[in-house]
Amino acid sequence: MPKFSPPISQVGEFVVHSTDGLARQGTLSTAHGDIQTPIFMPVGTQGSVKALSPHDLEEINTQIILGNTYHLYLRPGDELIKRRGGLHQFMRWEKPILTDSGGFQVFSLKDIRKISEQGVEFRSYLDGSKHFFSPEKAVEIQQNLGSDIIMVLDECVGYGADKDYTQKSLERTTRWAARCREFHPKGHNSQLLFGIIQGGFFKDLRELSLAQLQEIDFDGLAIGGLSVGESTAEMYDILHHIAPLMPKDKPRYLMGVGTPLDILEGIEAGVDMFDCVLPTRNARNGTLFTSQGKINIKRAEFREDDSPLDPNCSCYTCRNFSKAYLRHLYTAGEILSYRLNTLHNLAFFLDTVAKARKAIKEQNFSQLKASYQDIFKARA
RNA sequence: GGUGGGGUUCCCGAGUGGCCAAAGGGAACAGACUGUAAAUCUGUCGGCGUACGCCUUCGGAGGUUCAAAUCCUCCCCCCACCA
Repeated sequence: MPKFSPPISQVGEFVVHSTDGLARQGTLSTAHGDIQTPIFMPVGTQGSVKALSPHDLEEINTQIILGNTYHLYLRPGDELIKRRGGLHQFMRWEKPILTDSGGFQVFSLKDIRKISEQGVEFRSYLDGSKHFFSPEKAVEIQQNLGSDIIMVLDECVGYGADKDYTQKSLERTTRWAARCREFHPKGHNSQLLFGIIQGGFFKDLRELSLAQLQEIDFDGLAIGGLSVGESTAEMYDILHHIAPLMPKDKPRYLMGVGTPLDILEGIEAGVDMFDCVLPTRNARNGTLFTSQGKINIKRAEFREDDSPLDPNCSCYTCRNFSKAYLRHLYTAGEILSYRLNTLHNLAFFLDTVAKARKAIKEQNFSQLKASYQDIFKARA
């Protein structure tokens, strides 16, 4: 008789281990390993989390990173990456990868794209050439990239869109989502497929979007179209309305959010996954997140400050370098500045969600959130 | 010693009678950044005043003019080439 071994979790399985209010702590299984949620996912648009190596990412306990369909398709090309053995092999990152579909580029590159029922036509910002993304094409690219989690092609609608347009857009996004699922059947290639809720800042439209997507069997659902220019209050309003209505037995992903406070707000509303360029971009621009609040490392006050960036952080940057040195590196434009700053900011974000997971297990999440509010609210 | 070219606001540098507190860049000082066209972008940057404005400033001193960073005289300093 073979020795008893615990059941191997199935790819796509999502198990909630504990809850604290609406907040959940769980595990999502993917082809490249399990993810402990709630989790923050560093953004590595072009097959690289800017300024960091996979080794750096491992060191700060990164569980999963993002890649971008649109950017990797344009350069170096998804077929080329497929021939190199897929994105994991190409960039030498062995843990899970989630790829965004290009839906965000529908928003961010709105001046050089055209939307139709069939899909989105983009003009390349690199050379002006035209490229058509159908929902199927967006998925096919992600299949070639070999990501663990594929996002459906959606239209991320900007802030200020009227209700009529928002509804038409959301319903088209739903039709695109159905086409994605059809093109990528459940379990195919061990790649999960997530749908994306749209509906702008209209609660009934958010509910409509959710209801339509629930007709389709996705492996997880995302909230898209937030933090596109609205106030924090408006964002939280939609977040708290829709997140609790989402299926409890599937991972919930809040796309593109956010600040440490936003993330905790999302966790409180029952969200499991987050991504944002904020920690990486701000690191490169000198804004660092610490247990003492936001610090602009280029400020003159740090010129001769020998203290560590964050005395409560155990990352490589904080273990070794003074604020005075980090300020010098930034001011001098040294490459190392980008790496040390990015390493720290991501460590801080990953530490935040690790604390959240612990707090949920220990039933004291609201205390954790309150402590972060004390740190970051005063400076806002 | 001769000839030519220069000295401009923290630095480089434009400006050759009024539209000049003086382009542009840098530095400095602040701010922004939320599914990355971002190692990017924005603001301030002689002093005082909320503002119309007033005061000080373009190597130094003096002069011409209603008006000078800009024209004239003398002086000081720098650079290039020739002796």
